Amino acid sequence: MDLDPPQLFRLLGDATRLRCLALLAAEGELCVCELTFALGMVQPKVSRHLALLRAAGLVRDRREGLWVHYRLADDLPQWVRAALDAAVAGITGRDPYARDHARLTQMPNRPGAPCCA
Amino acid sequence: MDLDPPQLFRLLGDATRLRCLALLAAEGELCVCELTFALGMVQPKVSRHLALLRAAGLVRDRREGLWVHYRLADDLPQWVRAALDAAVAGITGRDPYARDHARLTQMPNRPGAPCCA
DNA sequence: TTCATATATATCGTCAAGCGTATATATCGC
DNA sequence: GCGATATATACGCTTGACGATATATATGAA
Repeated sequence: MDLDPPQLFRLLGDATRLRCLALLAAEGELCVCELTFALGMVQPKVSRHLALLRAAGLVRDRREGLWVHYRLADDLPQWVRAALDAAVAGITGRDPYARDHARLTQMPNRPGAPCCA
Repeated sequence: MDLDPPQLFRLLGDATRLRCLALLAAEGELCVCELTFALGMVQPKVSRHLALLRAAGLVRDRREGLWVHYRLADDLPQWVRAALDAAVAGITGRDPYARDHARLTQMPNRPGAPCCA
């Protein structure tokens, strides 16, 4: 999937997708339920946006049992990576993006986290 | 006009606007008729997109007689400038963006250009 | 004032994108 | 197999963005 510039920026032009990307950029890898909890959205909505990001090659997924973990693709073209970094830079500190990170840390029973902490 | 990230990327998510921005980034300042010629589009279409870019603070305009010259804003936030640069980087060399520059150089009677060259 | 040129806006039709909801699929434990 | 959980997709609806065309505004020359 080699994405052309307008397509990439259309993908970045949605707050839900930006919030997902910002969380993934900060946390490395997250499953759908973590993103759903952090964003405070219904699961199908999150899944649909993740599917768009995956179709464009911006993120990759990895299934582990019931959970599907998403992460930013690590083989992005330079200019795509630069655009992503700019987006994250523009986002950090603002609401609702800042609140997402806070909510994530308060999530109970995170799949990747140690179950006996 | 302080623009939030999704709004900026929605603006960058249109090929016409990207082509305008790329030309402005390369040429510094262009009037509407030059952009219209380079893009091979009808003038109202170009004007409308320029109006959107201006409303968002991405470009500034300067009237000089009949002509209105547009240029990239020089007081953009860092992350906006970074996103713009990434967009231009992703664009350069590709079609139709490459052809735009070529067409511009072939335009007769350019307002800013010397009339007796 | 009248005309010509450059630019801006208004109107209308169309189409794609996003949302909410329902449902389908996948995996695991029993 | 059956049920439970996690995730994905399908369907119908609505809204906003873009395009094409027509028209309005602005400036300068005669």
